[in-house]
Amino acid sequence: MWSNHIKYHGLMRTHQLVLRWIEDQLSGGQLAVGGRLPAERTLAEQLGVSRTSVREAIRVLEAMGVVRAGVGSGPEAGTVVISDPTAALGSALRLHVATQHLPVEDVVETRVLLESWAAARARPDAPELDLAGALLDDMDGGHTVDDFLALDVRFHLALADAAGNAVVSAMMGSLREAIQGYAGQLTANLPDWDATASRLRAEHREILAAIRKDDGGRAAELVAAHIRGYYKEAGLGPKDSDPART
Amino acid sequence: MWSNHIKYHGLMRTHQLVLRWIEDQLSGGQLAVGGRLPAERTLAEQLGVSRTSVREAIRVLEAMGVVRAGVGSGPEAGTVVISDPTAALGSALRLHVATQHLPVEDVVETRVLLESWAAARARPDAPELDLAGALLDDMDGGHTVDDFLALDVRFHLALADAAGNAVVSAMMGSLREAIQGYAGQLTANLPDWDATASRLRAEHREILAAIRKDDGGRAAELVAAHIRGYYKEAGLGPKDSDPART
DNA sequence: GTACTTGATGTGGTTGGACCACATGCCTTA
DNA sequence: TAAGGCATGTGGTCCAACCACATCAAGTAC
Repeated sequence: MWSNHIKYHGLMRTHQLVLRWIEDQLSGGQLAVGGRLPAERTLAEQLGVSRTSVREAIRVLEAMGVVRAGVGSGPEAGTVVISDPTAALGSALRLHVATQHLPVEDVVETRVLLESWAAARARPDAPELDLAGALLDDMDGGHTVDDFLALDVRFHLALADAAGNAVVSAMMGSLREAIQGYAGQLTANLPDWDATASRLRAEHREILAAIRKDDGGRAAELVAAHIRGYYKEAGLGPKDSDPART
Repeated sequence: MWSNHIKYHGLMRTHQLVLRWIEDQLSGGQLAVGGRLPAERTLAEQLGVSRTSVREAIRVLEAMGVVRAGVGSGPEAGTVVISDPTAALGSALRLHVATQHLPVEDVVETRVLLESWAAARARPDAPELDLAGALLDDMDGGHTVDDFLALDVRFHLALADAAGNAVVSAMMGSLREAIQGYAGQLTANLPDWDATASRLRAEHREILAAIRKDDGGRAAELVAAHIRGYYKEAGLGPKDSDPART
């Protein structure tokens, strides 16, 4: 039996060594979603590193949405492998938006791109559309602004999921998450929230109807107008508008 | 003067408190790209937490491409704010591909979507196209497979940058990074690398020429065919092909 | 005066050990 | 049999020390 102890890792920082070990376990299939990592102390001893380094690696994986750490005992405890790419991408985008190196306009425009594609590609019989329809019905009821926006997020995510591309879905969700704080502030700029909400509901139904009729081209156009219209009404201007090119 | 010490953060883990503090500094403008964080020991004392927690927060930010930690003394040392969203998105995507929760096919298809859009939107006089052209000339010389692929990556990134959307550029780069190990293996499947490389070069020149002639529609088509063709030749099949819908 | 050596200083990198809060499950006890 | 409490194992946090590294300033040799 060979030892897991690895010394002489000159170029790599210790926590990166742990990171690589875990990633290899994932790629090799020894570790899969739902599985549990060895306890921090155990893993530290196995790899011949300190628990601190193991913890730093786990922190990174947690931020990446790859594991979830839970204290205590039992099935809910320990560090278990999950898969939440949206969380990772969302946090990263939000931070870089904070540093002002990712313009909010570009985030919105990318969202238009991805959602338009998803709407065009979604199949009329996709089961996710049933969820979208149910969410739409729910949005008719009297809701607070926050509740309405929460349902709105879920509706758009359901549409994205209907396209059947996990990467696009994840990116969509992360874009939405990255600017959700920003979007929340925008609602304060709206002159008449009730009127806006009513319009949004109508547009939602149009979009869903277009997809159901397998008119992907129209659905894509409606989605693009829907998203751009909202941010424009709330006061977000494109940075170097060139509508003819979009 | 109020104290930075924050006790009683019951619901939040300590490193998340540090994370929030730094993110607030970024959003508020007290910290910007190029700026340096306080030393770990200093920051720990200021926030009233242990150095361990500060380090865990910095690890996360490092993984997110927001800071770079350097030992020693002088301008290169310390923890300095950078902005490399591509690194963060790339690592996250790679890990989730490793867990098999993001199909490689979806990554490729998303790449087609983003690059087609970028090619269609790029302006004929964008300065990034000059770089792309220079890279193309360089690719004519005799290169090893790895060198050729490295230049290929830079060419595609230059095209993406020409569209002027930082989010799309970052996502593009991250998608490429997430599957670059995979793509490297694919080259081994190619029957005749020299022939393939020659074809790729010709396609590159066609794409660039289309953009230069402001024929965005044709550029987008060429890019899509270029990417799909490469992966198809290397043996990657679409998971549920429905070409009429793409 | 110039060039080299050497030490002080400050940075992140790593370690071991200690203690806490928490959740579970077994085991004792009434 | 049912209720309580302790043993166990998990991650969460902190501390004190040491190392490797890079710079800069003081001192020294020429």
